[in-house]
Amino acid sequence: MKNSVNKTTILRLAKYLRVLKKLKSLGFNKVFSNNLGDALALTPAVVRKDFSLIGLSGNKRGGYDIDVLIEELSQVLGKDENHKVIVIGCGRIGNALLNYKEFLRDDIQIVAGFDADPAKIDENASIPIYHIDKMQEYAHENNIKVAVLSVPEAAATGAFEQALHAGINGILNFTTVELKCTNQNCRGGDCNAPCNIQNVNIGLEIENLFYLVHMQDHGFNEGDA
Amino acid sequence: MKNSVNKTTILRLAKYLRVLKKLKSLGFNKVFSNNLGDALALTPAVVRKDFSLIGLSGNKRGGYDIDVLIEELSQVLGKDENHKVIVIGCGRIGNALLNYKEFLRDDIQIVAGFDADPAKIDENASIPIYHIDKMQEYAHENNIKVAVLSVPEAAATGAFEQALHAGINGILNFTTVELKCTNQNCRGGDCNAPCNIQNVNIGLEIENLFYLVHMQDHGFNEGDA
DNA sequence: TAGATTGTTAATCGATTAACAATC
DNA sequence: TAGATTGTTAATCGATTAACAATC
Repeated sequence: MKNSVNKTTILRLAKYLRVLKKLKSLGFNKVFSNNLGDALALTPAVVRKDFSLIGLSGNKRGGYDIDVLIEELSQVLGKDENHKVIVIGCGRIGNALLNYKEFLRDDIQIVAGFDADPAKIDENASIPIYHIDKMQEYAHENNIKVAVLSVPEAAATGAFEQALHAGINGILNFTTVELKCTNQNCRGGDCNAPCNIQNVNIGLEIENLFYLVHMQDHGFNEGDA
Repeated sequence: MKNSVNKTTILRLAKYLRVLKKLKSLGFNKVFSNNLGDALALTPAVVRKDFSLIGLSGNKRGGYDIDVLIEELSQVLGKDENHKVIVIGCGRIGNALLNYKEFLRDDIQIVAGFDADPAKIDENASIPIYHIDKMQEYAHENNIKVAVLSVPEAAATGAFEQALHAGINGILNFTTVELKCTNQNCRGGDCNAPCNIQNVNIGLEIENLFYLVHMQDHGFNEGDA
């Protein structure tokens, strides 16, 4: 009775697409649900169910056509749309991301940085860095929907609100503040859709690693298949 | 019948500890399960169940004593142990992490970096950067258990294996390679415990944001409470 | 055809939530 | 005591897995 394409499924669809492109580049034409399952540590049934949810079908014996899958998944996921990203906060981490070369392969384009510090501003760089007050205008003009947030903790909520008012509805959050998109801050400005937030709290992640190691050493942990 | 302290629970325990410390610093002495639930978007029952799993008890009417909780949670989680981390791969991202100041608040100590590029090596810096061949010796001598992996994609699996042989059993993986700890690579060397891996695939995360935004715009997404 | 794989339904599993007796 | 909160058991929920008929 589960008929909804939920977040879990979408994230898996994205992974299928990655694997399929790799398979295609290796010269494959067809793929079976268990191939994809193996590649992503999923059962074949999950793969088939996901495909069936978005109306993708294969051949009862011949598996799935990779080209068709790639095309349909790309369309469902909006892969052909612009994938322009801005970086809010150009400190060490922000700068590393501005220059992160691996993005290119994924068709992700970092188009600009923003910072409150005048010393960081460089509007003529290959990836220009503007003052944060120009962000709203820039985002609207260039139809930017996704941003990386890498400002200091104290500036996090302020920059977050500014991003929402600039129409951003996807944020990769590297600050230590766990951001949540509430109706209050979201419906306030020009923003009329909830904002998807992915929190990457590096300190917390590392802390968790210590805890998991510790618990493992003391026999609490039952593995994390 | 669920009596196991599993990974999900451990990660929540870590969050309780963070909130409790904040509450303590604000002058509170006691806390109720619903307070912690509110702070972490959990139901009070989850909080009570988690505490009961690790043998923590409160007072039937007076809630939980914050000092006791902090002490017991710290002990269960091994908070008092050394939290020394090394950074493997000192490119832009590795360097940003070497200098990441927010770690200090969490008692996380970045003690050294490692790189294969002789130009990056600086053994006299305040946080020294050594050649990666010295990693195994360093990790053993200093009892290092956790590492950040921030090498280029091509070097990822090699560096991963080296880390395992150095006795690392917690890795925060910033490379684009999805690492898995299998028995083959794990039981091979000095490593006799499975390695906890937290993958942070920045490109994939951003891609996912675009997909979630897209699906939302097209009415697929049912929110992600 | 016989064998293999899809697509879907029913069973299982794990985790969350509701409910409530115990009790401070 | 009466009211409030814990600690735990049973019910619910959602997602995964198993199973299998359909069919290429």
